[in-house]
Amino acid sequence: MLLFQDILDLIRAEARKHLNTLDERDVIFDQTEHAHITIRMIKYEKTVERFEEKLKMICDDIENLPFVASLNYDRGYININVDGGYLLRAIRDSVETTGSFPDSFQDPERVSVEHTSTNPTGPIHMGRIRNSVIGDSISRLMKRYGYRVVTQYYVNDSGKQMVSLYLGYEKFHKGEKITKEILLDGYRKIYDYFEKQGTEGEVETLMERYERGDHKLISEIKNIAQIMLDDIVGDLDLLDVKMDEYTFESEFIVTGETEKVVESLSDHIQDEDGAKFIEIPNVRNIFIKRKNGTSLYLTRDIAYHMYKFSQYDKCIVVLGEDHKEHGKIMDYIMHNLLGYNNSLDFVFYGMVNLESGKMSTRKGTSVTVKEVYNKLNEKAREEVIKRYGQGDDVDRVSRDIAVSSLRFYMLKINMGKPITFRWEDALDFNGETAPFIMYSYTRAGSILEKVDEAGNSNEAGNIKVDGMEKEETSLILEMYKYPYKITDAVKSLRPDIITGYLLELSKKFTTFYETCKVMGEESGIQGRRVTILKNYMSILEDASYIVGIKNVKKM
RNA sequence: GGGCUUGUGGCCUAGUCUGGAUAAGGCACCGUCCUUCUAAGUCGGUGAUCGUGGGUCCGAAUCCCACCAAGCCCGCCA
Repeated sequence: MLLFQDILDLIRAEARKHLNTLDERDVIFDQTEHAHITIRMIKYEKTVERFEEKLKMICDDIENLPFVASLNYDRGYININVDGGYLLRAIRDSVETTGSFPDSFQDPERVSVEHTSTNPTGPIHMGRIRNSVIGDSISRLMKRYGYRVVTQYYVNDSGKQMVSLYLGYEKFHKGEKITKEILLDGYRKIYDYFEKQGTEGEVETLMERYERGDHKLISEIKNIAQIMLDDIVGDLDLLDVKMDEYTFESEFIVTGETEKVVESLSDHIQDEDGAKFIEIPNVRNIFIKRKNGTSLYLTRDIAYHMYKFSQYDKCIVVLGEDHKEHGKIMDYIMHNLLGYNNSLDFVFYGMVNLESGKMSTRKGTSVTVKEVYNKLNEKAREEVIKRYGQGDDVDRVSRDIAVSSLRFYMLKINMGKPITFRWEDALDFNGETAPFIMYSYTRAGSILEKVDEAGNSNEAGNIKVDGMEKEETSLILEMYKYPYKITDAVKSLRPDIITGYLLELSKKFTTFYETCKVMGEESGIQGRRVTILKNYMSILEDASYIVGIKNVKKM
């Protein structure tokens, strides 16, 4: 439920009074420079009877709407320009009375956002962090929309990879103090060892022990997973990614939930040499139990989803595109075989590759989050010092720039597309980057500070709406679009819509900044522009927070 | 081989779902603007047969078909 006045809808309503067949999609914010809002009439020109007559009535009615400044009809388009003063007041009133624009959307559904869930077999690298950034931004987006959101990390502490990690330690570092470096070394060695042996038999034996409920083994492996996880959580923390809940996969084995999955699916289960599988149409036979009785990743993940469905109305899972089929299978099992009707959405993202190929912890070809974060921090620090010298908040500001840049880099490209990680791009602070957005905020704040110093801060109440520059109106309209963008982003689970919006918004601001002076202008104009600045900052902060961009006073 | 996804100036991207007015930005390159609110900025310029070929339509980057190229998936791995 949107608590703001939807001007597109108001225009649609007027137009439909005379043309009830009008498609709502023909009333849009204009992408070209013809007008602010446009109604595409081309398709009705020839098909609608007495078109000219109706067109005139539509135009007359729309022109009378309070927020419409001017209107003309040109080659099949009704071009509408809005009254910036009217919209500015609407935005201001919302922000002043409720603190934000729009104040709230309010959807009481309980939502779970599962993301990251990376195997604790090494430090988090730039490929995996895309998952975290997307997931965290989606959770913030959903919260902003009014959902009750919980973020979840599903910790895989019981699969083959974890058992291998454990075995690597046992075989090559037994007795040594367990650190992530030691574990990582053992992990790499164990895979070489498997290759030489030509068998992973030792892992299989351990896994059987594990599934039979060998408590000592389970807790030792969980301990190892926890050590690796602590490191990952530390990196997530650097990027302001906070998880509400960690669920360990082993819990489902220990509590017998995994076994219950098999029971729940018993009507659909088929047997092959003692192994159990189910048929998924258009996919293939999917095994949920091995011949030796042990469970599979999917089995445990079903148990996890049954748990999530018992707690949440809506579950969102962020996964790499290589898991697309897994998502399809999970969806089919939960809804078609187990009969749940909770909503389940998978968000898939393209891989982050290096120019030289894939990132792999095991092969040592990954770029870790820490490396990138540290370099960004360092560069940001240089830039800040270059401008302001060594000050008290250099640390904080450089950190904010680093976090913002890294998160923005991960979100600026459409999530479905792969990213080729390049240092030069990641470390760029010019053009379409987080610093550009942040910079617009500091410039706005800087003007307000000057206004304050001059003792004119009360001017905001005094707004002269006549003679507004087109750059002002254009910025105000962009600000006004914020609720539409949030709604779009929520409906399509696309936080990148917000980063795109932030870029558009700050570009509009920059143009305004270059064209319209605030200091030294006559009272009514200064008041109007101060109002624009205040609300611009408010909306920019609001949207920035969703995607994890920080706003600073000086940079 | 089957399935899914992607292909837009030298490079990176937006737009594709829901077809419409001269395809929108950034990087790089060339040139411009700091005695006016932060030059991480501005303004101007060079540069695109929107992978190829058909089709539907008054109209296609967008929809349909075929082909080409790249990526991912097709385990009793996770």
